[in-house]
Amino acid sequence: MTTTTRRGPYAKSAAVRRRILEACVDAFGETGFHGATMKDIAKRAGISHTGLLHHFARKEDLLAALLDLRAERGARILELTGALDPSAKPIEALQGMLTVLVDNELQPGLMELHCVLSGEATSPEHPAHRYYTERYRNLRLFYTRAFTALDERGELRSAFDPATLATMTIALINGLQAQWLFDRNSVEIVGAVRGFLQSVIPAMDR
Amino acid sequence: MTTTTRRGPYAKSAAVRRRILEACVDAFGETGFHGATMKDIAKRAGISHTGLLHHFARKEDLLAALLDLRAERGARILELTGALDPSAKPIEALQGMLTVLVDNELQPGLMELHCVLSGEATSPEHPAHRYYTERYRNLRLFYTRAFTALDERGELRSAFDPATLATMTIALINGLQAQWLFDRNSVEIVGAVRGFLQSVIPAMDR
DNA sequence: CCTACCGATCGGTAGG
DNA sequence: CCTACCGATCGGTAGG
Repeated sequence: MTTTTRRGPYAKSAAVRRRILEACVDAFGETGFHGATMKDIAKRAGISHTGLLHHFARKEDLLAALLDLRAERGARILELTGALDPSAKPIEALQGMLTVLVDNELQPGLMELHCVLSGEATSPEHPAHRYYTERYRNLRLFYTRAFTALDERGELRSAFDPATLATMTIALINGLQAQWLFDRNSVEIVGAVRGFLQSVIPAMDR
Repeated sequence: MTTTTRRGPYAKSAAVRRRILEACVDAFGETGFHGATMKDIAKRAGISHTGLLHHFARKEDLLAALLDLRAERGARILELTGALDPSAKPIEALQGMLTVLVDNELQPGLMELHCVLSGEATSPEHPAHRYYTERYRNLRLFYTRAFTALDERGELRSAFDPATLATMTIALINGLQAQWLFDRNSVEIVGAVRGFLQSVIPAMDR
């Protein structure tokens, strides 16, 4: 087979789908799911409206594919930073999350996307409602495991229980990112989160 | 004048405008500014589409009036709780904000509205962008003044400066409210915020 | 406040 | 029978 010259239809299709989903990050990030239009997304992706519909028959399919991609990438990054097991390596897990926060600031489009979509998805009828409900639940589970492990090792100094600390950490991160999107000079996301974690975990001095 | 029987056009108009803005809280809260439709808002308010256009010619006018009303009510509540001057009475100011949080939980529709709109308003082109930019800035100013006053009295125990503490407090509140909207059983807003404030202000033991 | 509409644009589909 | 689209247009609805 002449694999060097021939690309095949699948390779092309995958590249187009990638361009489409990149366009979705911008479109959904700017006006949300409701405000975005299929025709605008097609234009941003550089294909025709019907070309877009060939790949994604409905607007909801577009959102589902985008959220799948984001969840997949998020899991992969955590794996690379070795922060997958918060119970066994809680400090590494929390520092891995800080690394993700640093990375997020380099991709403001993705932060805006999650900020806008999670706001819209508050309504139970929103196509991303289940996604964000589970995302929050999984994040609380992740942080609760890390704080519980630290507590059992006697490395937690806080009046709050691990579960409440988990909820607070997530809230702090999301709230800081939201403020940062409105005023990038007045908010220092990573420093504040790291400082908060250090204030309850003496061993986390780096 | 027969003030008892006659109401006059202004009284009726004001009542209709109130019903319209109440409908807007639900409509904008459920699908955001972009997702909401003028015809749906009219239906919720119990008037015709064109009747709505008589009171508010454009969708943006509706949003502006709603945000004005919210800002006005928020200022009035703070005034009533005697928390208007964070520099002179910092503890009272912070406890006043806690009172507002308690009140917010009784009006989930308003919390959803702000969550959805502030997410959408991340984009500079959004009609509420300026409103939320200034809202965040004013809130940071309010909390910074309270924490600065406490610091000068030697009542602040934190590695963070007052401005950073202000940003973090606001972030915590917004983030907790967002999570609460997705899972009301797993998140305890007021307790977490009060605990956070108590952890940096020993004098705030109530 | 209503009926009667407008230019345009919506998400989605036709045949090729 | 497949893919990766295209130009044109469907019935309905948006804000005004």
